[in-house]
Amino acid sequence: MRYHKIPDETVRRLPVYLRGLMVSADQGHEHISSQLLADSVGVDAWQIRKDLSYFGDFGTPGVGYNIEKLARGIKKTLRLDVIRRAALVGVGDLGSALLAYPGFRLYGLDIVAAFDVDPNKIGKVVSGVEIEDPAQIGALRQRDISLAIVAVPRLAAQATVDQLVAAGIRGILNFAPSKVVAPKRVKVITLDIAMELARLPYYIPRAEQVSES
Amino acid sequence: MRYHKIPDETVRRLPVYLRGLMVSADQGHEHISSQLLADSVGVDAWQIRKDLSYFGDFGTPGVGYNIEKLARGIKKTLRLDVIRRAALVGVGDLGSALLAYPGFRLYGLDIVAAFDVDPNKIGKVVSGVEIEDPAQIGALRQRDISLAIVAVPRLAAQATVDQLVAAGIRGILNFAPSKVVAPKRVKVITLDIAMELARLPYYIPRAEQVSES
DNA sequence: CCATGTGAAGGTATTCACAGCC
DNA sequence: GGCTGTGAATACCTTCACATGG
Repeated sequence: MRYHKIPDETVRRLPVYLRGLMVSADQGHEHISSQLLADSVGVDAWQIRKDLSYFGDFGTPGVGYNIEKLARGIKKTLRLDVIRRAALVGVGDLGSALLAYPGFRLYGLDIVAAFDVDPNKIGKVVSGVEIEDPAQIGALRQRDISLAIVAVPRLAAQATVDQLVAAGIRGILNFAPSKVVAPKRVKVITLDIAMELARLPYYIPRAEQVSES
Repeated sequence: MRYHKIPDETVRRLPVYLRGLMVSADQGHEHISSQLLADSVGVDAWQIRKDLSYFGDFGTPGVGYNIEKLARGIKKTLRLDVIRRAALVGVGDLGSALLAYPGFRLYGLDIVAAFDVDPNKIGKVVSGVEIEDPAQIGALRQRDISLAIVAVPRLAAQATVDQLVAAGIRGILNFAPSKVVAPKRVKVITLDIAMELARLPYYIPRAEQVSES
C-alpha cells in the first residue's frame, strides 16, 4: 500500500514512534520488532505495522526493523530530515519555558529568533536567543525561518499570525486560546493547554472527590 | 439521540465551544445560533448541532441557543460544574509557566499545590503556591485534590505517576515525553509539546524555505 | 518458524439533507 | 423564514487474520 496519502492520525503517531526508536538506539539496540516498539510507546503492534505500510517497507520478516533505517524513513516522511529554523513570538512565562525546552532539538527543530512587544525585554537574551522588536518579523523571510510558535495573549494572536503569514512563514504552532485564520498554504496547529486539562474531569466517574478513610 | 455515550472527539470539542460561549457572553449577547458560534470557534455549524445532540437539547428553533443555559449544560456534561483542585509536580520552566497560566481558571480548575525535588525550591512561593517536598504527595488524599499535572523530566515521569495514583489522584495531565502507565480508573492525557511542532513540517509542501526575491 | 505487510471486516466520526418547531 | 435536531450516507480509522518472505 505504498505511496498513498498518509492518514492524519498516522502522522500524529509517527513522532511517537520516532522518539521510541531514539530511546531504543540509545540503549544500544540495532533492530526492534513491531511488538517491542509497541510495548515501549504504548500502541498496538499491528497499528505500527499498518502505519508504516503507508509509506514504505522498512522491516525484515523474521527479524524486525533496523532502527536507524526506520528512523531515517520516518524523519524523511515527516520532512524532519533537514534542520528546521523556528521563531517564537511572545516571551512571557510560557514563551520563556518553550525557549528553554530541550525537546524540540530531538526532532531537528531549532528556535533561533524571539520577539516580544515589551520594550524592557527587547535586547535581553533568553536561553541563548536575543529578544527582538516584533517590527522585525517581516525580515524572517530573509533568515531561512519557516516555522513559528505563537505564545502571545488571546487578543494579539490573530494580528501576530497575520504578520507571520506576511513574512512567509509556512507553519504555526499557536498556544493562544483562540481561533486564528490563515491562508490554506500556511498550516496552523492550535494547542490550548487549559482545554486539555478541561476534558480530564469528564473521564473521572462519580465520587470524584476522594473521601478520607 | 439524547443519553448516548458521547464520542471522544466531541468531548475534545466541547471546551472549545465553552470558550466561544464565554467570549460571546462577555460581548453582551444572550443568544447565539450554531452558525454564529461555528464562525467564532472555527468548526462547522452542523458539527456543533450534532455534538450537542448527544447530551440534550438546548436550542430553540428559529432563535438559537441561550448562551448561559448552554454553557451550564456543557459544564455539567464535562463535569466542570464544580471547582476542581489540582496539584502540579515539577516546578521547572514549564511548571512555573503553568502555575502562572490564567487559562485554567476559566474552566474552574485551580492549581492549589506544587511539588519539586529540588531542596532549593521547597518552601518558595511561586504564583501564590508554596512548593512542597514530593514526599508530601501521599497526603493529597486528605486535601480534596483529584487532578494532577506532571511536568517532570522523562525518566521521573512514571515514578511520579505511581505516587499520584497511590495518593488517589483520578486524572493526570502529563507533559513528560514518555508513555506512562496507570490503572484504568485513572485517566492520563499525555501532551508532548515538541511532538505537536514535529508534525508541522509534514503539512508544508515542497519549497519549504522561502527564497528571497 | 518468526515477524512483516496488507486485504478485508468492523467500528467510529463526519457530512449531508431535511423534517419539525418557533 | 430561520434555526434546531437527527436519521441516513459517506468517509475515515482501527482491528483482525493470514499470506508472504527471510
